[in-house]
Amino acid sequence: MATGRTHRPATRSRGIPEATVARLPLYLRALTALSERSVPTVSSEELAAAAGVNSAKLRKDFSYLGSYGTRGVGYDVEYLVYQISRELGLTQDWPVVIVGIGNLGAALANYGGFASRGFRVAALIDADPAMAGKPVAGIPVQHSDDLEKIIQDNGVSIGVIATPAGAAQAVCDRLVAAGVTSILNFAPTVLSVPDGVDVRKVDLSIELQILAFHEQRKAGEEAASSDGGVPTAAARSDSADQGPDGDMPAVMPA
Amino acid sequence: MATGRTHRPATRSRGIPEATVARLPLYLRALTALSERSVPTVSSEELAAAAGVNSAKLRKDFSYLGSYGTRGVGYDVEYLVYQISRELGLTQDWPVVIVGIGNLGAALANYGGFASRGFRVAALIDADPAMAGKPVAGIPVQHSDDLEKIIQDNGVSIGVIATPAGAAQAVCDRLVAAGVTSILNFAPTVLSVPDGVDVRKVDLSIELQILAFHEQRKAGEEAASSDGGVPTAAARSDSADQGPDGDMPAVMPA
DNA sequence: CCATCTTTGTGCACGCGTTCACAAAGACAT
DNA sequence: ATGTCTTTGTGAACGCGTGCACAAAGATGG
Repeated sequence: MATGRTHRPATRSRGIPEATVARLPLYLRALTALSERSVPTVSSEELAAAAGVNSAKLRKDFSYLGSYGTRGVGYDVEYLVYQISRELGLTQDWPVVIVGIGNLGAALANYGGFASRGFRVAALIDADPAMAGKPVAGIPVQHSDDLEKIIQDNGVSIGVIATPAGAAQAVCDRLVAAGVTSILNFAPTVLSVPDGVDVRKVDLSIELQILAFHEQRKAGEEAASSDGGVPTAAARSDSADQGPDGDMPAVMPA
Repeated sequence: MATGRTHRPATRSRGIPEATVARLPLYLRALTALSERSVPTVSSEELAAAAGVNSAKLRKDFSYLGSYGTRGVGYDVEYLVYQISRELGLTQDWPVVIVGIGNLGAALANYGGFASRGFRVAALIDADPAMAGKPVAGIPVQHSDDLEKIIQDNGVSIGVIATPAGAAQAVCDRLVAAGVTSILNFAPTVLSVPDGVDVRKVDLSIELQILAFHEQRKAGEEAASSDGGVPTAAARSDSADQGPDGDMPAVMPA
């Protein structure tokens, strides 16, 4: 996974498991597509296929929301769109601030997916005075000196951090102090926040590394038997000599 | 979570649980920071704090890699950096292509975290002829007509999709056909791929929706008792009348 | 060489999430 | 009204991931 919630130990919120909550947006997207094609109803099997999940899982997920299906028929698309939207809190407007308007921040500001679901970019904030006033995605960038005022004036409770890693914790602290209680963090750092504040992180580098792991595994299985694969820990735990597979490590322990 | 692997059902790879693999990059980052500060050894407790995880979990994670610690002392930082890097496959060079050089693709191309860990941007590809030849992050953009040739000439096995949702599946199919076996997908679509191909997705909109859910919950608990919160499923399962909480749905079922 | 102290590595129990498989429920035709 | 057929909703079993708590291991000092 790219993200993991910090704090609030996986306690299922009002009976809806965290894993289910994470899938609801997926269902919602598939349902929205069906809605645009004016499809009136959909079975769990069809919807599951569209969302890329197991149909039993989908039915169980929906069962946490209530009995919104009709046996023998399926689910009413429009009704389900509304129910999931409401459950996710998308029937209300969520003002969001983006802090750190570099390449990534600008890309986020321009991202269409924001506005489409109740999220509204209330402000763009950057620490560089040269950026101040410059419009990005039609919104003038404001200086970070005014961060607290911006948060309070707009009633912002969700903040997006797209700053360099070094600045992330300080920005996070200021956001939280100003009243933000949900943070989406793109900076490659572990943020520490007080209880009651949710943090989700998106980290490119981590995703790539996970892919690399599996990629290496595939390559290793393919070219099997030549080296016998990676040596077991027991076989090399005591001798800190040459690299175990012919490739010298950059640094070895003393 | 922002991502989930498709296919290859959570079968633990060579004994290393998927959950552990996902945390290794986190440990690696913390260790790299320690290494830069020339810290020779670190205890599981310290490292766990830096990575934002439980120390018991960290020790168990490392136990899957082997016995690399010294009781009473801790872990040798440099040695562990090497071991994790090797396990993740970061000791080799991974050429990566980015397809779709819009705002996001350009941001990704400029992202420093790519190059720092063995990942090399081998090519930028876009379908817009007007982009062709234009340098982004110092790399000239190539037209998607040459996608297959680029993949093969550079031995690319990891592809990043940053196209609009509509183009993602087609691009994915071409990447896979050309030999790519790992895909990082930023487009808001469910990609279908053949067995043996790993897909991880990063989806902004989903992350925000998950935050909104929890945010709504917090707000609801705070202003408790006024409405009694969201009605239970049982209480409203049979009557499809007015919106349950005074807010009319956009559309209701027949 | 022995005692003490620190820290690892892991056995165990628990809870969450997933999946199977089926009974219950309703639509629809006759 | 009754039977058939489709599809939901869920009880139950299973497996993975997490965290506790402790024994084993080794460093360090006397």
